Amino acid sequence: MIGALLRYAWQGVRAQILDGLQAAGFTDLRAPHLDVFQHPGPEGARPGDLAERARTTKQAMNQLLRSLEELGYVERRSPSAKSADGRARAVHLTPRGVRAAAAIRDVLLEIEAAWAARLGASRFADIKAALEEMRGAAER
Amino acid sequence: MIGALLRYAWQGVRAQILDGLQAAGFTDLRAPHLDVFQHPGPEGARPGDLAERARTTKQAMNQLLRSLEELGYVERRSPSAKSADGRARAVHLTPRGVRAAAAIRDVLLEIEAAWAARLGASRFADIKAALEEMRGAAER
DNA sequence: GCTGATAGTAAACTAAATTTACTACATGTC
DNA sequence: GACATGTAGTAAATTTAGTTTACTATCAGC
Repeated sequence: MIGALLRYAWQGVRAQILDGLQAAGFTDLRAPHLDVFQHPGPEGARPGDLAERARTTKQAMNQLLRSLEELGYVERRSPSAKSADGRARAVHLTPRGVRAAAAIRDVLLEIEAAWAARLGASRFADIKAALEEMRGAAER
Repeated sequence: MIGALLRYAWQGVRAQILDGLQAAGFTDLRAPHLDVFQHPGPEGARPGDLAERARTTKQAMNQLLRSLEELGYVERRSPSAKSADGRARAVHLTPRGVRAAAAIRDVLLEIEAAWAARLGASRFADIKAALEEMRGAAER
């Protein structure tokens, strides 16, 4: 069943990311925080957009951002005077946040390498293309 | 990035399962409950094994089972006299639980059909084989 | 029949998501 | 330019979920 396979694969990836963060010293990050670091990361994005990206509510995202702000990973800046929308507060990564994002990227690159080594580059590329195609189809 | 693709795909599958359950009238089931119905389902299994399958703790699984028991989806039976282990209480689906499991299976079959239609049978089969291979590799 | 380990359970606590509700700003209408 | 309506962001209160801690019953080895 494709459901079980996708579940297993994703849970494995998530567990590896969390382990990698732990190993790199980011011991205060927990699973829900990963929603914020989701590609392409929160830098410059608005809370509402991050919420949509993570398929959660603005309120839940707001709590995550507050938590990450207290832990020193992100900050929310008031809209600049020349900004188009005076309501929009952009999220920015702190230096610590940038390092955490890099640690996540490192783990993902390792995982990609492991899959490519195991499946072969072309087969791996085909899987990614297929998943991408299904994502496109889902968004219609 | 394979991480983002797997996350997106799995979250989509999970959302479709929950929608399908809602539509079929199982409105009291929530996302965590799906861990229990995970392939091959809880019928006859022991709580500890279900916990391991869902990669969670025995305690968390116990709470899920209690919740599902209160909602009338499963029941936990005392070990029979002839059972090998007097500590082991097996989980069993009620008729309602069986119907819910069938509803989940229906959604999954629909999803499989949609993927196969979109990607072609052989390409879809190849993806499943690859994911299966990675699962095998992860369990070493 | 002790001893240490395992299966199951649950209360208490902590973490996370949802519901509800509010403020500030934006946009369109008259 | 005043007013109505909608949107972005925020947060308290509540509900839901998971972890920590701790207990009982059974088992397996000696």
